[in-house]
Amino acid sequence: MTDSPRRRIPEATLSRLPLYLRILGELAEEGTTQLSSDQMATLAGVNAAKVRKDLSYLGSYGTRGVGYDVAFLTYQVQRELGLTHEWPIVIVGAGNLGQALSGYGGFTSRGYPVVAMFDSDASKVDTVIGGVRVRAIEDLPAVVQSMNVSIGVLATPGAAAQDAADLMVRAGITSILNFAPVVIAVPRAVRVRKVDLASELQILSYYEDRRQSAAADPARTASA
Amino acid sequence: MTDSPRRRIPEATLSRLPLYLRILGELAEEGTTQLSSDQMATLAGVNAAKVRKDLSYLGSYGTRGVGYDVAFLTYQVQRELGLTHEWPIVIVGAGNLGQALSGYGGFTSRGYPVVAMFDSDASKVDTVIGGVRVRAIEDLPAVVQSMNVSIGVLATPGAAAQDAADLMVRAGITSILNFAPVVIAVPRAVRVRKVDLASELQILSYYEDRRQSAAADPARTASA
DNA sequence: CCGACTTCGTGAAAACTTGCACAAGGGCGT
DNA sequence: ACGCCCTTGTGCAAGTTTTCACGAAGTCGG
Repeated sequence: MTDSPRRRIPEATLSRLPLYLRILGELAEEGTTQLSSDQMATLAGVNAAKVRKDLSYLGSYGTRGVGYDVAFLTYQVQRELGLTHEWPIVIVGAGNLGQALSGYGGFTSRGYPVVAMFDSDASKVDTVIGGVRVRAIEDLPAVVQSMNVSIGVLATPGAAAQDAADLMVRAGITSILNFAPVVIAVPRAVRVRKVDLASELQILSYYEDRRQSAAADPARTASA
Repeated sequence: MTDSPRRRIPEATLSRLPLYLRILGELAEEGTTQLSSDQMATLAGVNAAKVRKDLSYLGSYGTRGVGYDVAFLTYQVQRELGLTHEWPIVIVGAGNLGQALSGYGGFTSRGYPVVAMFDSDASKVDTVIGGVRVRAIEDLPAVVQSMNVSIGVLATPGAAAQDAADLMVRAGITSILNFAPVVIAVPRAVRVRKVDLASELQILSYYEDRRQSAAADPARTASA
């Protein structure tokens, strides 16, 4: 037992760990060294019992009567997320979105340095965006292999996304963060997460629409 | 009963409707007029029963033995999501991310025209990004009211996000799409959705890490 | 017009997630 | 050294989501 126990972490909990991690980082910066599940719950906008249950999947790292040590808990969450080392990433697609992601800085600062960008448009090749030089898409396999990259960000237009994804997979990428507005097909072993900017708006407008029809016709909500 | 019945749609289903909608759009473009729950399931990467159950919340719009009519189903999903009219949006924060979102085009093309951008940095004011002029943050309330905007996109740095959110709420915004890497506090009646680019990577690296330790130490997976 | 075939819609079971409530455990003041 | 107070960790119940399985309903060929 020289290593972590590694029980499987439920998906729902996993999706909240990055949030906890960021809150811990903010607390550390302002010099806080201790926090209770209650405080964390307030900061994260969730229920305190949920915080405790989430954290309990990592192990018993709290102290009863006191709370959690910020630095220690930070380490544990990072370890669980595989953040004990950096994960180099590549961005495929140097259009609007790719440029913004590269210039954004949030990836590099959180342990995901952008080591290369690729585009099929020759006029973009060799331009520098966010400190990263854009390369020809043909160079992808060589870079992935030499830098040992396993995570790729897909930021091409929808029409180019499947080809780009195929290329990434063939190059050896095993996790893809997909910003293109299409569902891409990949081998079972490759993991994909999709970020769809417009769909978030659609969910918001659903609620807006209900709110507005409720306001226009209060009878419905009253009777239902 | 001149109107839709409007049962409440489960959150989980709601989050998939935009995906179905986009698939329907792609099918329509390539001339497909009919599809089965099974085909939709394949295209969306989910289970067919889930597709049917999701769609059943909208009403009984399929035909047994045949499937769903693409155009009709598209209309029904759009209606449910409140997409029968356009929703003008404003973007607060004209940095990297705000610029990319504005230039992205995916918002406008899906019925969410970007009617204005705002930034507190005077040097950015009056520049034009993605066809939209950046305005002083002080103009926000006037624009929100005159254009009847209820949805705002928050794309400021983390440190500025809470102030910006407060301003949006005071101006009359009732739904916020938050790209800033902080949790913002808003009145109960305001709805917030959060998109966190880095946390998606963290979830991917969790799985990458497990994959790599499993490869390094096959005994663990075999015994567990 | 009928029977074979396809696909929907949905009840019921299973799996997962959330929230409550409280016993267990640890720190701190006296 | 003791007891009070606080907060964790967790069993359990409630709620939600997913999946299965099958009856209902429609099409199509002969």
